[in-house]
Amino acid sequence: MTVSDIAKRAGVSIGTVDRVIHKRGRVSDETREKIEAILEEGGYRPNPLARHLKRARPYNIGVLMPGLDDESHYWRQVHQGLLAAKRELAAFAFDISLYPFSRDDTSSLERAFFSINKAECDAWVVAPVLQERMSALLGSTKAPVPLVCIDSPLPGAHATVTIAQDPRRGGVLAARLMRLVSRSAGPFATVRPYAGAFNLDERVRGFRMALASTDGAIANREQTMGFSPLDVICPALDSATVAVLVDRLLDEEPALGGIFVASSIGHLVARQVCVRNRHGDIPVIAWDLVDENVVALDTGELDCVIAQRPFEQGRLALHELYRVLILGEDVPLKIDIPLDIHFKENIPEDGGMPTR
Amino acid sequence: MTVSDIAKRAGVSIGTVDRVIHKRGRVSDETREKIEAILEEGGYRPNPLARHLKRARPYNIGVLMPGLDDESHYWRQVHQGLLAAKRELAAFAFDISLYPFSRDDTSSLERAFFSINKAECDAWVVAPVLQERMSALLGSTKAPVPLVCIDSPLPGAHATVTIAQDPRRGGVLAARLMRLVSRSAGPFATVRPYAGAFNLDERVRGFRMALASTDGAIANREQTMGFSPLDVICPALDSATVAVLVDRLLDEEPALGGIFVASSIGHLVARQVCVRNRHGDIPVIAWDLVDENVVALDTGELDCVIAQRPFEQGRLALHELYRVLILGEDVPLKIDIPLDIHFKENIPEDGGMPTR
DNA sequence: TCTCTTGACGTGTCCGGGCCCGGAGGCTAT
DNA sequence: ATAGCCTCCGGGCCCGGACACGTCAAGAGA
Repeated sequence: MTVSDIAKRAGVSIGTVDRVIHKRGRVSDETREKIEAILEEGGYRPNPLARHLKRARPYNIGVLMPGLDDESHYWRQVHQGLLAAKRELAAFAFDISLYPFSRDDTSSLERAFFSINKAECDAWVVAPVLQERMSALLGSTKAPVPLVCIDSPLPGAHATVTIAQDPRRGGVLAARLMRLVSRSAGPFATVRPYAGAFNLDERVRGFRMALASTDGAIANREQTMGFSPLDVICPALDSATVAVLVDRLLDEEPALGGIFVASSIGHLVARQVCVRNRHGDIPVIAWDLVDENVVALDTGELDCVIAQRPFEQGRLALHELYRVLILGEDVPLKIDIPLDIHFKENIPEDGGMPTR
Repeated sequence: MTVSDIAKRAGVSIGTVDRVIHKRGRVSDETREKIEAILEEGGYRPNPLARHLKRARPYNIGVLMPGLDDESHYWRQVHQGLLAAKRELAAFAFDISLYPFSRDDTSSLERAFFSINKAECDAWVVAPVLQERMSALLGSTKAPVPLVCIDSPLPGAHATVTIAQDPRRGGVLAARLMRLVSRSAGPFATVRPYAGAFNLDERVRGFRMALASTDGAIANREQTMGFSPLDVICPALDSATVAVLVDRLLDEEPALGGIFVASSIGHLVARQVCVRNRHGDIPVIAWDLVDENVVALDTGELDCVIAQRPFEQGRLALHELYRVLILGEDVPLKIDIPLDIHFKENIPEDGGMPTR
């Protein structure tokens, strides 16, 4: 089914069909309706190759996410996935422009947002960390282009696609794993670098919920105290700060049965547990297969890591945009990323980033 | 860098450049060398869109693998991945033809091979189960087209790409998981439907090796006996046969600490363990997230499943062929599929098959 | 010297869609 | 009557590559 087929069947020229398809007007109602009927009936889909052949300008994809070197290069893995998809779709020209910001600096987000807004991209890929601020910015502007959320959802920003894990379920999984790797009945501590970050909060909540459902005593104690000394927020991400916090934790809770680190800084926590010679009885579970965690998993300092396929998230983000921008397809509203479990025995050879 | 650019720079017409590129001859050596130099220098890559635009015939991909309904629909998941890639690459026309055979019937493989051989496909995707027979067939013919091996390697068949897991490492991982989920120190049994199947053998071997390294006593006993009563080969895959075998196992080994089922029939084994009321002290670990195993995982009859992303394997197979056939790229010789671990808490919502 | 062959190359067409130009015909205003 | 619009539509070019065919020269054979 091509334009010329349609033109033939309608007894008009290609140009007329073209005007109807692109709603450029200047066609009589009668002719238009006739062509529209044929279009509908034949299920016309323009050939993406031919369409793109003429297009000189590449599609410009703006990516609003933390800097590539932030958080142990986690976002670099997302970027690698975007680049891999760009190579896979080399037939179509995609330009990927990064607008990095720092999680620790709200003003850097404002600046990045200002830049991406000015750049007139054909689509946006957004990692809504700093959710509140991000929500305010995106809600106010209402991106006029397709928007892909990766890593976590962004309520209110009617994203075209959201690619994310279920963090609550991840926390529940962490609890199950903790019960498996720990010989102790608890209590268990949680560590995270930020409070108020959606993914981290939800993971910790899921973890606590799952433990509470099998261990009422701890839940009660936490409720009585109104807060939990076992829920540690780390104000800075250097090893010295982490060491001090871990030391305090081990001293105040001698019976500690294990530590769940809801983010990529697990290796730092595991290191200090080893320094204190508690490696044997205090297992550490962390999140994200960043290089440092891979090393810690390999040496055995870390017992287990839950991961979220950042490479795949980046790859999928561009692929969905390809479907929207070039194929003009409807895409699913939400793509669920599985919760990957990694022990020393199944560290991926390529770190989950195929050498392509 | 287009043919016309090159033609301009070489001072010849587009047709001449075209003949040099396609080695159609009828060009003087002098002109040819000049054009080849420019081609080399400019790193010319033909535009896949324009190239494919003219090609009327779709690429026909022959798939030689077990039937879609075999082995609890495992191969259907591979097929779904192939179809997903076909949709992703809708801009290019791929036809996927199945040549199914049965693992239990070598002659069906012969017939399927005869058919695929006659079909003159543009590329083959092969799942080398029945490795020996397959090796003999493929070695004798030497497929003149690109060949992708999925599920396991095929020695001697110089495949273009091999997409597979490391099954030995998978067995080692199973041993680690068994030590985690079992409260007992052993002994542990292995169950598999076939002997002599590469993947299954290697998984069991890895499992045994890993256990032996921490448990010399069991290894010794097995060595003394010359065979292991704990290594069960299942002659038929119906629930009655499995039940009999599991019964015998439980009776002969009262202290059994767990069962590792190296294939997708884990749910049948787990069922019988439950029937015998030994669910609590004999955990079962299985392979592959087929529907029955998902259910068994969800009800808790199965403790853990290791999986190998069949959907992704199918998707990757076609994607690599796209790179070879259409982009003319060099592809990696081997793609390593990660060992996925699934507990009840992280069963994928979509069963690993995105609804696309 | 005149054909015929062959080598070496240019030309034209096609693929499917985007887009612009301009022509035909009808209508109004001067 | 004719100039000046407007509506509707056909026709053509472009993109980059594949390929069939045409052309033109040199050299060979009669």
